[in-house]
Amino acid sequence: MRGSKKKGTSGDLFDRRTQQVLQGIIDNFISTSEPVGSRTLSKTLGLSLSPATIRNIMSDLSDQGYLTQVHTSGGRIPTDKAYRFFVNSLVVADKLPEQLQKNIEEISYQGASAVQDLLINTSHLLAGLTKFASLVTAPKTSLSRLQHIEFIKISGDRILVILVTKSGLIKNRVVECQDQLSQEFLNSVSGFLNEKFKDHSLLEIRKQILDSMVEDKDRYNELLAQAIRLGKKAFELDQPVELFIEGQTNLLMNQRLHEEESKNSLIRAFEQKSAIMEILDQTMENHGTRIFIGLENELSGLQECSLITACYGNKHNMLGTIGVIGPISMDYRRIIPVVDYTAKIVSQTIASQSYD
Amino acid sequence: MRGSKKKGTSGDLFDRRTQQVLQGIIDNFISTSEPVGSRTLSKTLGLSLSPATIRNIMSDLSDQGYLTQVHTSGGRIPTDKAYRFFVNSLVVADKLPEQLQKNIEEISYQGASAVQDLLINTSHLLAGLTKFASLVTAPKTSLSRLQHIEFIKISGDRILVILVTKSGLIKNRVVECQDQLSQEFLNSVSGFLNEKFKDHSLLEIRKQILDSMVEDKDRYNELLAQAIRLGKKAFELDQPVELFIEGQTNLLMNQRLHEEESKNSLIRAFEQKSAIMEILDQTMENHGTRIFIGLENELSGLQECSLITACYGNKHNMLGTIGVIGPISMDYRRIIPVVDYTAKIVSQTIASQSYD
DNA sequence: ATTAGCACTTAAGCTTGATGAGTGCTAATT
DNA sequence: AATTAGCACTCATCAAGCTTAAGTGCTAAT
Repeated sequence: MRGSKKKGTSGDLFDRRTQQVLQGIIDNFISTSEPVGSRTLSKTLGLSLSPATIRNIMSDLSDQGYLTQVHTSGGRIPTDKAYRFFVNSLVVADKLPEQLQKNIEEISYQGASAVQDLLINTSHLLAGLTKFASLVTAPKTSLSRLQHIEFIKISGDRILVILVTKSGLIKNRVVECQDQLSQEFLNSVSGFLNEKFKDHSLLEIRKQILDSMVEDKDRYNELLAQAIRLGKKAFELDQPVELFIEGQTNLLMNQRLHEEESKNSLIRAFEQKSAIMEILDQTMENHGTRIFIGLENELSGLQECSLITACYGNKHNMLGTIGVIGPISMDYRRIIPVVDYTAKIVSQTIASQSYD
Repeated sequence: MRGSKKKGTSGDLFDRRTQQVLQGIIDNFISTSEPVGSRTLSKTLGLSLSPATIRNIMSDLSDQGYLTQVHTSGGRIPTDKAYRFFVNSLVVADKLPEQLQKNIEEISYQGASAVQDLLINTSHLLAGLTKFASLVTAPKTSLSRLQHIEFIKISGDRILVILVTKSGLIKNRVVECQDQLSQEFLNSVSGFLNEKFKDHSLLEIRKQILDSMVEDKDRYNELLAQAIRLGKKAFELDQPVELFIEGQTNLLMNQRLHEEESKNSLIRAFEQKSAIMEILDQTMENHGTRIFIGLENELSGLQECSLITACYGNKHNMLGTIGVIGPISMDYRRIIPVVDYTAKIVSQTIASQSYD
């Protein structure tokens, strides 16, 4: 066991001691964000090894790409690869302190009558607890299923469309309409659409409506014709990217991000909301928490940061993603369970509010 | 005329030349944000005065509190008082370049079907054009008048309340309700409330409803009783502060704000949304553009900044405020007309969409 | 009233040298 | 064979001292 040391080849198996040293360096750097040297380590680490021995180990770790030196002397710092190893070895994340659990659970009470409010609360919470930037996506509208649609005439030619999805999203849109339609007629239309499409996904509904427009068998039925015309407008997918970002300033003010240039590219990254959405959408493929460290991030502005995400939803299908963006040298042991548990609470809250 | 110079006393009348020097210093500092000295000024200013003369003038200006020195040597910078003087003397703001006008006008087209969207567009626009932080308040709900109210039953005990105001605001809220009410009954209730309260201000409506609850003459009329019960929930004023802030990061990254401490207090200021709301509310008393320079700001975190605001609304009454927060040494001549014109376009757009 | 001249001030930039934390290597020790 | 002590070397950081450049205030000359 003790003799199973392996080095030289790029294999990732070190002996126990090497691992402890790496661990120590990471822990040290996470809490001080100063390069850590052999002397310090020999003291803080409980291993009673001399600095010289530790130096040898560190040298090996450097060769294998787990450590780098900022300058020739002056300690070493962990590379992305080291964090990745560290995170992978966190088989089970730390338990969340009770106080934190309570804080998180509060999001479901703060008068979050609609899902949107809940998500806004969530993004505030995450930013506040982590002191980093938080990301929260709204459930994908097009995949949600219809709970209710309603048309309200609010002036001669303007109709307010209200769309409620099973997942509890409420969407408003005002559409203009030349034909003078009475409220009674609108009621029939919404009655018809509710009847026909309840429980269908919005994407599906949209498709069916477009199909009906091509056929013309219905053209003599005025109700049907209007229903299709209004429905087309109502279900148009103009998805205004629903992504809540909070606490960007936290991140910018964070001590660990000091280079002006990386701050600027971070800001630029935040402006590309649709790119961020895309990344978050991808995380919905596998459930569970996902962690992107430094260069693992596709979006170049985030490569000086780490991204931790978790999905919310129910067993059947994931609805959206929440996440946190922080410095690479963040305290993963603390942050991961926060994101995790928050996603869990969001899921529960939505489940209790949705109409499935 | 030339002899009407006045100094020593705290009067704010300088001769023309003094004023030109002050102007020059401000212009210079706005564009370079470096302290400006007598030598530079004697060159850039078109007045063919020797540095020595200018020094004398500057000395006077310092005595009167328009200039300060960061350190004994090394040029002078304008004080808040100087900017105030400068801004006051801008009788007519610069004309806005056509391109900018066009940019601003676009906010009304970007699919802003509801007022909220328009306001979000506006805050993005202001932050983008100025590269500072923008503030936009939504029309005060309680003063808006009712255009339409509607109740939609979305599950056994949940009712979606939709409130449309004359100014075009659309509000959703989900309320819980023990009694099993049918959709038909809800329709009667909303019909009743629409009938009775259309065009009344929400504040007024709320008051009347509370009054009715005290009297009990209506207790035998079920429709009335439920209408009052539901109405109470619907018109409850839980005003979730509706303030859109955009571009905080612009401001934090701005070269002119470098002191870590002032950045932190700025962030703290942004977190006090209700305090900001209060300030913006006050600006609605007089119409027109208002400018708060440095220490003129009541909120301490903003005292290293200037705030420029303008109201939007119609002749009858102002609805809300838009504004920009930037460094004290911003280019007022450029920013003021932007804020001004944006407010005008917002007013127009709302007028064209509202139901008055 | 304006300007030139001069002594004085100070931030910023530069060099210098000392300090200390760290490294790699080799030889001694266990 | 693994560990450790010892040693020469590297380099960031800091303080001290020095120079420079831009600026000031004051006085005397224009």
